[in-house]
Amino acid sequence: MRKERLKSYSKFAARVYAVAAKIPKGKTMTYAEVARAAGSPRAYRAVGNILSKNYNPKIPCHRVVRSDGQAGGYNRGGWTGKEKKLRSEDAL
DNA sequence: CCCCTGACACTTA
DNA sequence: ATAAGTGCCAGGG
Repeated sequence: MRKERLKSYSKFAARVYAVAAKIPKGKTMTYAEVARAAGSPRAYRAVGNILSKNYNPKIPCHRVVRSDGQAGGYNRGGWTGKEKKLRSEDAL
C-alpha cells in the first residue's frame, strides 16, 4: 500500500500547487520559476519532489518544464500520447 | 536528529 | 552535443 499523502503537505508544497495551477494556457514555467514563486528560488528540487509525491488533477505538471524548456515527467513517467503532442505546442 | 530519495540546475570533461 | 559529477532544497522514515 503506497503511503497516503493526505494533506500533510507544508506551506511550500501548497504554494507550489497554487503557482502550478496558475500557469496560463499556452505558457510554461520552469521548476525554478515555480520554486521562486513558492518562496524558495533554490528549491526547484523540492518542487519536483513535492509535485511527484502530491500529484493533483488541477496541476498541469506538463506545463512545468525544465530550464532547458524540456518537460520533466508527467504522472510519474506516464505520458499520454495525446498529451505529448499537446505539450509540444502546449495546448496551442 | 540523521539518512535516503527525487519529475532539477549548473559546471566541467 | 552528451555524460558525469556536484550543489541545492524539502519530505518521509
